[in-house]
Amino acid sequence: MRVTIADVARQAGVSKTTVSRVLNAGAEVDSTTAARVREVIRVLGYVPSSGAVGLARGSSRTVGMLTPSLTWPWMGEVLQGVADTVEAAGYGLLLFTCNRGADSVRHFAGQVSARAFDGLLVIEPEDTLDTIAAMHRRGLPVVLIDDRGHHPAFPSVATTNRAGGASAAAHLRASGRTRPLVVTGRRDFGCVRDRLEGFLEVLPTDLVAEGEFTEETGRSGIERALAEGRDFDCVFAHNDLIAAGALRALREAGRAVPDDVAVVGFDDIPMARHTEPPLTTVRQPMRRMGETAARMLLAGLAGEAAPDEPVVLPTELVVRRSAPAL
Amino acid sequence: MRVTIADVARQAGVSKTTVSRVLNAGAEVDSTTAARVREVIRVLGYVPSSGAVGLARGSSRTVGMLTPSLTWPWMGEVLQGVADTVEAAGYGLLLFTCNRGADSVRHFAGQVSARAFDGLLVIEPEDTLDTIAAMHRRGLPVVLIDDRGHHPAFPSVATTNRAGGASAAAHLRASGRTRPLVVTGRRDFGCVRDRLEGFLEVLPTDLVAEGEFTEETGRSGIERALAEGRDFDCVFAHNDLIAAGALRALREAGRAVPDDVAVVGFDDIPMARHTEPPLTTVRQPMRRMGETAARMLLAGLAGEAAPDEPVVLPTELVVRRSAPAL
DNA sequence: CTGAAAGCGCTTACAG
DNA sequence: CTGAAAGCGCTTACAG
Repeated sequence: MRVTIADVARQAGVSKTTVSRVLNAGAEVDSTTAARVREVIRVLGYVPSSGAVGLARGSSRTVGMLTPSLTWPWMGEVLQGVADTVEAAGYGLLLFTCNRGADSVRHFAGQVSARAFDGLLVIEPEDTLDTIAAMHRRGLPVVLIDDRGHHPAFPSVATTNRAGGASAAAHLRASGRTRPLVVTGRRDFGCVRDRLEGFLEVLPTDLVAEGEFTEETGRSGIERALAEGRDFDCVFAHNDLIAAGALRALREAGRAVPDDVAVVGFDDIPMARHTEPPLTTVRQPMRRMGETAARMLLAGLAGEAAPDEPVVLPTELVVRRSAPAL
Repeated sequence: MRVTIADVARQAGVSKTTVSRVLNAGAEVDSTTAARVREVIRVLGYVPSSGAVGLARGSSRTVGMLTPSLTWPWMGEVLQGVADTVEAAGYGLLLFTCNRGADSVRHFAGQVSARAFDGLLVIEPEDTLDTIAAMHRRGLPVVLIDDRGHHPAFPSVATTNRAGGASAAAHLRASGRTRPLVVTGRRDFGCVRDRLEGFLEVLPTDLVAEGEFTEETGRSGIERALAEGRDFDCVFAHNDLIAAGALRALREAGRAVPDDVAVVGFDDIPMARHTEPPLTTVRQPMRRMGETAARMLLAGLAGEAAPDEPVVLPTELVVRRSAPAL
């Protein structure tokens, strides 16, 4: 049988009210009484039912997290940052995916209406933005982890895409490269525009191929440039998957990396250190972005005002053999 | 203001009992009444509070999931399988990590005692096994996703490690290799023993190097074998990280893969297709393992008896260039 | 087929 | 400093 606050009260010879008070500190309780209650709690192994506490208090001490997919290469890092932070604050973490499409969104919306969590963390909500916005308007605290669009209506955390692009360019230029080919993700993503602008400002070029954030884009971007006889001595790939595809296409075309062509990626996913050669890349601080977003949300739940501006965390250039220094 | 069952009842001119009945089907309600109630529910946008339902029913319609880490290469696939299955059943998924050590475990134990979820999915609970076992004994439904140890006390799902090892050996033998070097993970893991036995049965060797499931182990395993002048024409690495380290060490030693040495890994993590050359590997059906474990847990919560034997899902050999056919 | 009432396990004014 | 009572929003015998 579950032990309840009533058991503790009876055993300690006090009212449930008093037990509740020693449980929730703050209120004044005679120290002897408190000690006795605490002892009974310990002996009985009593832990308040989270459901009952939630109902009585009108909050669940749980935050929700919505992601498009759990299998993206950098998702684990973000999740870990979120999980550690949320957990350290004594909150639970309820995980949702859009993986099953409309069905998933419906399930998610149901849980929101059911008040299953107090606040929500969202990653790159490309196709759920309207849903999220509606929930936010109705009072659900939300923090976005999002590079793709800029959404001034939400508190959000992002990374220095522009400076990251610039750092890639500066590194390539410093190592003597002058004729870059840039292979980007979809141009309607904010991060793509930012990375591109930052890069071009330092190392201008008109060799820019737009695609998706996939290996296939990297491969075909290189193949097409070679077929068209374009002259380039380095590649700035807008993420590491594109870079991996580029490395492969270059190898198959007989171009040596980095001797003929240097390659720089973006993200620093786990794979980046295992390509051949290992990839120089602009590292996004994924775990810290998760931690930061979680902290912002928790602060909001505690009543603090959210920052109006997105919180922007710095990227960091990680130099490996695909684009060595010098 | 939140809309409650009382609002619906008032608006529809019935009792809360009746509303509850149309909500929870099963019970008999006059179809006209039911239709009216449903309409009011729709108009008001009423959704039952999960906290209140949970309290009244004594269950939370939520399952917990405990993982040592969220950043392991195959974790995303497992999580996705679990999330999809749990969500399709209308359950919530509460995520816990051991990443913060004793603190994490304490937080987790608290949530268990608080009855925050109805059942628990656990991945590779190397250092929390005692904690989990105690919870299980006290009545918490648990399903393990676990290859490392064999825990007859728990329902669990695993993969065919022995047959997977054998398939690697058969493939190497069929392509003409006769002198394997095996680089394993820790020998106290059940999966390591199984993979090794399956392999040795088909392709015996005494060149077996034990290590950890890391790239470093792969690298040093190869280096040591070469330094000792061992003669081998293929490598069976017990996971893909070891294989990646082996590929690198072989390349640095001037041994061509696959011409001089063929390499087979285990797992088929996303990285496996990006190594140079791409890795032939024994694929673990991670997503299906997640789905299966979740389904078993949900079936248990619905009152079905758990299978006594571990549910074992088949591995599949994925042939790429590091160990081509023929 | 329907409803009044008790109960799930807490918290929180209110009163003392 | 402490307790009786109402309330959080549901479900579920019980009675009709």
